[in-house]
Amino acid sequence: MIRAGKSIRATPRTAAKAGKREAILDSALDVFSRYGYRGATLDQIASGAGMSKPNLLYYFSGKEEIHRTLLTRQLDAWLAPLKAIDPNGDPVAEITLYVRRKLEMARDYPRESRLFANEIIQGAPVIGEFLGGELKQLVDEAARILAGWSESGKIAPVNGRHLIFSIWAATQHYADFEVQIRLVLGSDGIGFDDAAEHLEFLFRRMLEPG
Amino acid sequence: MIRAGKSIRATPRTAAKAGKREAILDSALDVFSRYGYRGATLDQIASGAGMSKPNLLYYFSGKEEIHRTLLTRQLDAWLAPLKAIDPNGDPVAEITLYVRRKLEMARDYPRESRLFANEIIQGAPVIGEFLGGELKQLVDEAARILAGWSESGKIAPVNGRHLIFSIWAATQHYADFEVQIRLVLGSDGIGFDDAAEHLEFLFRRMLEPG
DNA sequence: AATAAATTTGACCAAAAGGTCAACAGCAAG
DNA sequence: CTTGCTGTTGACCTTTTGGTCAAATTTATT
Repeated sequence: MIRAGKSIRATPRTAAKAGKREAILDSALDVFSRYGYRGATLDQIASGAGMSKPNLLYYFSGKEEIHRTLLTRQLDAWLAPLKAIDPNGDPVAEITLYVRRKLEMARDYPRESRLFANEIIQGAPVIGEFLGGELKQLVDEAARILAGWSESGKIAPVNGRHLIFSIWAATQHYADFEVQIRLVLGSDGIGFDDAAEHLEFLFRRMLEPG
Repeated sequence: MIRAGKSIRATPRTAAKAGKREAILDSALDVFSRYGYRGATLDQIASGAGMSKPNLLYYFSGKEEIHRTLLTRQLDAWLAPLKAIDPNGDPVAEITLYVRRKLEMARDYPRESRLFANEIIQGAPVIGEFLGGELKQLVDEAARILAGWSESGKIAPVNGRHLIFSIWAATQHYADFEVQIRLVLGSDGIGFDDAAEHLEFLFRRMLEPG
């Protein structure tokens, strides 16, 4: 028999290798999302991934590659909810669904949210091109849909772009400022159900025509 | 004549000294707000303040003191708008005024906003006590006022704490994510007038009773 | 078992960073 | 002018940090 396993599926070796890369990326997400690019150290990332620094550098060429990998591979997931807005759906339902999806992302992927927050606060050196390109086009398109709904009286007259900003802000806030919210609420959890209810009420009331 | 100038007002010397401290803090605000505590370097701060690092350390005992000074001396200013909410004023007017004040702070003090954002994302190691203490009490008090207005039907039934979070999020977003907004809008400015109009509309519609 | 390939790490290096110190410059009072 | 205090910095020290490398260890393959 001639090297069956190799070409048909990943060998245990390559599977393990991919697993190690994932472990590194997971640890790096912890560190970068908290301390930002400059504030993160390879030793900290390696330690979190349970390996030595040279070993980490066997899987990635350097600090920058890890950071870039984390940011770029999350971009599509970040756009998905915006792309999912259906121009033919019920306007208020589409928008409140978008809000809910974004809030769920803040709840389920808070570290990714903070990674982006750090990147943008720092001036978006890595994803700046993406923000001014692909993201801008998507927002333009969404704003056009919103304007259409607005003009046909299906929703209140709103500034589409600023509405999108408000949705981003209100939802991501629960991830980026998680610590503050915990401390201000004085409870262990964040109360995502309360937040969801509140945000749905907020944006529904805003959008209802008339 | 015996040492008239000294006790009556600051001498030129001490005035100059205070000026240098301000120059350092201003430069430090640039650097800390962008790169976070760990990512900031004393050389960068000193260079931005137009002096050498040892000279900087003549005015401050170290990196931490500069950072702590920046954070703590901004706390009062940060609370002022929340304190200014008048329980006896017109509810919707009071809240929209609060929104406007917060947005003006984001416009006029974006670096301070980003400094706080960095501090909180990083886990609030410096101002954590303040957030769970003084700020929590103020939010509790404001939430009580909102609940009162809500129960007496002067505004729609809202979750006071989450409403406050939404206002913080929506306004500070224009400071913290300034770069992203610029890139997505594709213009040089942020359109604070549009933002103000949008936010006033958003929160007014939400709050109107009935 | 022997060999080869992949993986792991201790030791090391150069640069960066926080901080110290002795010496030097500026300046006001006697 | 000189004395003394304030302000300033070049040189230096120590630790941290990103990254390299050769040697060692583990894991397949024959």
